[in-house]
Amino acid sequence: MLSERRLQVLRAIVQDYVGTEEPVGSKALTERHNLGVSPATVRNDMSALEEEGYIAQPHTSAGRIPTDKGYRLFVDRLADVKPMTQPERRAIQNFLDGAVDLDDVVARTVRLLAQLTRQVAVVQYPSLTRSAVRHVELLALAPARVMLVLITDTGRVEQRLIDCPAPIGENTLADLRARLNSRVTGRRFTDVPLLVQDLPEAFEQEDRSTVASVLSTLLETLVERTEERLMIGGTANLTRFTHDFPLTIQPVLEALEEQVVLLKLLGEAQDSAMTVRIGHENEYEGLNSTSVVSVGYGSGGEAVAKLGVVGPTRMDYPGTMGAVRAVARYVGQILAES
Amino acid sequence: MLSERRLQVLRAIVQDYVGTEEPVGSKALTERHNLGVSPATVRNDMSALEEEGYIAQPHTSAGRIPTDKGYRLFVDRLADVKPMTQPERRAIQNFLDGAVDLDDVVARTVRLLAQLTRQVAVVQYPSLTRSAVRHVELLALAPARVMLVLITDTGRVEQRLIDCPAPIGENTLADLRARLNSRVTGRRFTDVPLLVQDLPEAFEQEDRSTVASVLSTLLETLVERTEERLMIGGTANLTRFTHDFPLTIQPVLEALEEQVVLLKLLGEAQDSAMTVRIGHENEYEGLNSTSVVSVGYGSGGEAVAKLGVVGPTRMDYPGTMGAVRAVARYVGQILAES
DNA sequence: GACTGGCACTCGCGCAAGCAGAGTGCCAGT
DNA sequence: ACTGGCACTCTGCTTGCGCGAGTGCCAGTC
Repeated sequence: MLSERRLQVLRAIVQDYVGTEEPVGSKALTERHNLGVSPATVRNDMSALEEEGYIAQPHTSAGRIPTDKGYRLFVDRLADVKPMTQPERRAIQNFLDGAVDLDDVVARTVRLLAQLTRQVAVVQYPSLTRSAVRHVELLALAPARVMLVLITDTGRVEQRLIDCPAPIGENTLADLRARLNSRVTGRRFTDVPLLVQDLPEAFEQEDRSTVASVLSTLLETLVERTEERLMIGGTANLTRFTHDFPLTIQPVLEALEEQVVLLKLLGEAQDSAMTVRIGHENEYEGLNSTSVVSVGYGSGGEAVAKLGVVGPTRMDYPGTMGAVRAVARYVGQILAES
Repeated sequence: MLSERRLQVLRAIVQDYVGTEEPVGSKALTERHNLGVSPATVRNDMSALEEEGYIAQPHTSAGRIPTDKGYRLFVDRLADVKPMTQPERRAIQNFLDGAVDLDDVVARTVRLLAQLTRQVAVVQYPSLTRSAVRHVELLALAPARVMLVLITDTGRVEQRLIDCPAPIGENTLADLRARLNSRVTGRRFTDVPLLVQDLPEAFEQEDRSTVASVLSTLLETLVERTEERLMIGGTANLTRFTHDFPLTIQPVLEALEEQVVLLKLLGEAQDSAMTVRIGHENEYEGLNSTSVVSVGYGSGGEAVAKLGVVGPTRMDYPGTMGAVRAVARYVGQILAES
């Protein structure tokens, strides 16, 4: 078990390293934080911390830098989430309030988050699976061609083209539209399959195959297309990694291009609580020298999607976590209003 | 006027420099291209080319590299667009054919373009102003709340919420929907304002203000929201700028984040022909050391939007132009089919 | 007049050596 | 348990030097 002072030393190392980006030595530590002990003592503590794997030295006789394990201990036990100041909160709210539709909300959120944290921001669109249906619309484009438009309670719109096996009459289509909406409007997506399964039976024999194909497209859209969308921003902030350059930045950019990787990243933490993944805790190895701070957001009590930031393991955790949490909260409010 | 051989020398310099990324000297040139003359002669030619501003040397006694002016001459007079090979064409078509909706088409196009050119790809969504209306849908969400859904002939969907000044009846709404569609379906967006301006007069006095507010939202969506959307990809390719790093890459990433900048960039060339902007020809100074190759694409003869790539001025122009042109052509086909 | 071969000159780059500074580990002393 | 002191290690920076690539010029040749 580490003594209280050693924890303080670790905290000081993390704080200094985050600030200066340079390995921190015993002398500098005692000067900048009044720990009440001499450098020599701190050296002993550092030696112990290194023994335990919380810090490391890049090369003999340079200062120490925190390891992933050190950062982990820091976020778990040594740091408090730094709340946003009053003006900051107001600015967030103002900025998000100007949004005109869902795309705009997401776009603004990304910008905001990137700006606040000065890191790469990732925002997932409200998930289909956790949303409810607001309306289903069917439009006849041609005799045997229908467009399905699905509107969610979070304002998201999905559309699909359907080629019907047989022409479908305008009346039949209106009937189907009405029945469909009366059954599914306001229901959660996950419940929809059960609610519509006996729908074809209400129609004439000749229309059943068409109805069935419309329904199957609907279900596909709900299930198969659960592939979530997301938006990223602030990639220019990656260049602040002035240090070890192409090495770090390239795999990160590649990871950011792979929506699958990002979605998995955000999806990993089951609940909507704030999650911090540090360095090698990320499965995808391109992100091994970055940390990911993510949290769920939603209009009600439950999360409909996640958002977060990706940055160097050497990041300002309290500040970042505070910003992420605050933004998530306000986005949730905005969604609830619209 | 430059002699024929000097033009050949310039062409050789561009080709070699693009290949090796290193200043090219007179000796190397004569070895790799059989110009039929000695290094000394080439030196004289180079001296003349430098005099004219087509090439420059980074420092005395290093080889020469092309200037922006040199590249300009190269693309204008010395290079032919390199057509895609048969297998490449087939691969492009196959890849794009798998798309399920407009978002997917755009996303796939971006990936494809980035992969083919190994550069940053930018694809603009089909423009609203140059599209036609496929359908307008009005949905009553609450007594005085209507959602407007606008579907374009290119498959793009825009939605807007409208808070009405007074509750609107289901019948009135249906009437409005029918009248609206009969007037605007199939018409170009630019014609819509004229077509609907006298529409409120067809309604009872009490509904007119509501109808007017719906119409004004529609017009807003068409005009004000002409702000185009676009998608970018392949940013990881920027790291191949191994040379002069943060200097170049940061402003480029910043430019890519600014949709406004990009849209202006694509929009500058009026017609849909292929455009190449080299280095300082780009107004935005963050892109002064990059070139932009763009071209319009569209379902018919006319372009509905642009796409292109952003890369270092030292890029393979013939290859890049070939890829951009081919992709634009196939995307156009795909859009025409859907 | 255009091209060529030869030659002296210039510079950037890579490498080794030397120096200063920061930081460590250890040890004896309080 | 903490401290002050000391020897040691290692990096980064600077200096100096030689190599090689490339140039410009000039006299000579077709």
